[in-house]
Amino acid sequence: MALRSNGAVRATTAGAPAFPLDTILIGDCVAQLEKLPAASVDLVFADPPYNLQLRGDLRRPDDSLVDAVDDAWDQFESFQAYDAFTRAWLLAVRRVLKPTGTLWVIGSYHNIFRVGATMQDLSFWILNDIVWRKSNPMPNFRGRRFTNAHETLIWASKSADAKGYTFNYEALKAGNEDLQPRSDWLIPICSGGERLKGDDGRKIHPTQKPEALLARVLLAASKPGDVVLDPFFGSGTTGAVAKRLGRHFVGVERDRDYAAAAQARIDAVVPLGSDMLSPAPAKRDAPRVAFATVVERGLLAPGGRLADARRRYEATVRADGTLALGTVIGSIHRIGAIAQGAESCNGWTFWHTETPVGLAPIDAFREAIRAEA
Amino acid sequence: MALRSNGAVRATTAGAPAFPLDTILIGDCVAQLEKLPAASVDLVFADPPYNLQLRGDLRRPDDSLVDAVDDAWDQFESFQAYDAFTRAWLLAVRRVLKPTGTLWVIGSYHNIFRVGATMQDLSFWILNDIVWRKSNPMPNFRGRRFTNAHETLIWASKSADAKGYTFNYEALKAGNEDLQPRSDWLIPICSGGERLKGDDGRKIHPTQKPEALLARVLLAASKPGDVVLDPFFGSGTTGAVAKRLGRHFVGVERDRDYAAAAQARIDAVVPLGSDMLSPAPAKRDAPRVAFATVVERGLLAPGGRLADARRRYEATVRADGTLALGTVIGSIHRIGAIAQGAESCNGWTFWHTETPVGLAPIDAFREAIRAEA
DNA sequence: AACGCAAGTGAATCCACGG
DNA sequence: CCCGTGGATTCACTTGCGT
Repeated sequence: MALRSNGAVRATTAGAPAFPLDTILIGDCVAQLEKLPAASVDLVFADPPYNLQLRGDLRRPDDSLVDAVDDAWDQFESFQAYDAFTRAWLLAVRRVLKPTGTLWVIGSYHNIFRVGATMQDLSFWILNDIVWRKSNPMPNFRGRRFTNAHETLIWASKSADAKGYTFNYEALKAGNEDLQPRSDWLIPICSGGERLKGDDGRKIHPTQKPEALLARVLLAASKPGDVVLDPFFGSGTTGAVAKRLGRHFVGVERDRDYAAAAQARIDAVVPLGSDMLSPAPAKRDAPRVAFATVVERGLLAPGGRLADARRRYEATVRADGTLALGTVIGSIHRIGAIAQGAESCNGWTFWHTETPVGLAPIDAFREAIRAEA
Repeated sequence: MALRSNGAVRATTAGAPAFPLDTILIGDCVAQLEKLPAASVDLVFADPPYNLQLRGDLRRPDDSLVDAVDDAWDQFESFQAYDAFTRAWLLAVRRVLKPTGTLWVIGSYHNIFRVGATMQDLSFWILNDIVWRKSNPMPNFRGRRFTNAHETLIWASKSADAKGYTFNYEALKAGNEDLQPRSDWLIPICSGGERLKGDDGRKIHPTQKPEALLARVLLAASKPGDVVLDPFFGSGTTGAVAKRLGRHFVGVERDRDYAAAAQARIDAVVPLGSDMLSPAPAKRDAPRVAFATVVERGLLAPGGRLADARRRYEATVRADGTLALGTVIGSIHRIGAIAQGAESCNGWTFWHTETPVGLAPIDAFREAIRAEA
């Protein structure tokens, strides 16, 4: 049943099933997990179907068609059907997880609330919810919602009493400029050379996760030599990262094409030396500050007047973070451009506010907000 | 039952309950909401009890006691009890919400998954989940988890088919460096002078939300004059921000002390002028102009030729305001789509007319007609 | 070679009004 | 209520081609 074994099979007590280390098991995850011994896995990373309920197609403003996730494996008849599916795989995971093991699940608002509630119902104990902030999400094309710029991970132990789970706090803190690791992570989506593509140049899997995300999960909550299980293996990101970081993996995948691509990918991975297995320092976020934030924080009051350095133009601050120049309303940049009759303008340096010592550029407020972030 | 009315009571048809505008209703939220007329509220902001399951006291490294949320109102016997509670208030909210209204709920990982799943069960339609990233969260003292640096908001309409909800996309974009607004918001927690404190200097409410958070919610999803309901009014942040931003509020609060503090707080709020609140103009709200009008006014003559910006296609203006592309006749949009082989097309920006200084989009004619109207 | 511009793309529950 | 249609709507990043 295993697609291929990298060799190692963990010795177990007589009669117990052998453990298929570093192997992709082909088939339904519940059925495959039943073949594994109980309490044998240190960490589970699960990326289940999201049950996206898309209606009709979506086009970009340039009329090109968005390649949606419309695969059969993501279709469920109802919430009830999805909940039953969720419950089944969570129970199977629960059995194979060690008492000290933890479970990670990733999802979006389409499914994560149902998954989280079911986890609680099955007495998993949530340790954190983690937000994966995407630095480069797909935009919202119709301007009718907020850009969906994040996904959610839930990190849980088997029960409220489960102690002794792995959390590499010191290493994470050292890798985060000596600041405590937070529940919000900024990581780009998987693209470029990391994205698996077929001979036709098309993506192999519609929802391949970035290796940086899995690396942070494994570095945070597992140790070298640990066994990491991924019941929805897909393109094998979990396996690739586990191998690179000196962890063992077991993957379960229903689709033979996905599994084959994952195996080839993992075969090409070169494990890091044990001396290298420390978390990489995170790139510090470049904070972009919105003018609306300046107003929100009360640094400038709605109704306040702004002027350019030579007091030739004046504009009024509005509650939503736009400016009004006469009857024209727009961003600080747009209004600055219109005032001067210019093509563009940097509103942060163009607009000034009155202070006891004369006009000061509003950029000072931006600096203040950046300093605290 | 109302603690105090600010005066306004909306006149309703005979027999229908009067609407208690800008008032705090004292009592259980389900019972109080039943007294409101159906479909009368534009936006609901709900900050329900989080059902925190704290086990024993939490102490800082210096052994000082963390003032945790352990109030009686936050204790539920079981998930089932919490779910029943959630279902009850969500149903009450559903009844008073207008078909075009939307619901916001805030929570943490302790309760948000249960609330979100129940919302879906009651056929609320999730529009976004929003992450409130705290710039200054309470640190994690034990170093056994990630610092809990965010809370989650769910934004939902009454049903999948509910259209016409308010989303002030253009204003949000203008206030955000001309970039579309994202699902992750960075806002500090409520502290300093904004935090309500009693005579003893202790905080009045354990989970007072920052006004900046409510401001962003109301500016995003409501209009001046809208009715905003908060069924768990607490310290009255929703009411204070609603009053400042020219929205009406209704609050329901069970605790008389909270309600009294909220009322005093709201009384001190000075509303902003309407010129700082008027909705930023959106293109989709601009009056429609028929292309036939352009021809009628003689801005373009029948028989005149139009071309796209790169002069790949050409069409002829007809007297009735249609275009002809060879033998095909249709609207400027339809013909533009056909010319390109596209699914759809905005003819106003696609088609151009010859001028002494080169091609100019026919949208200029539309703007001219709008300007004179 | 370096640079610039065009084209492509990503887990998406993505329109409103009038007849 | 369904259907037709006007017409509004995108950000960060990668790849590839042409200069």
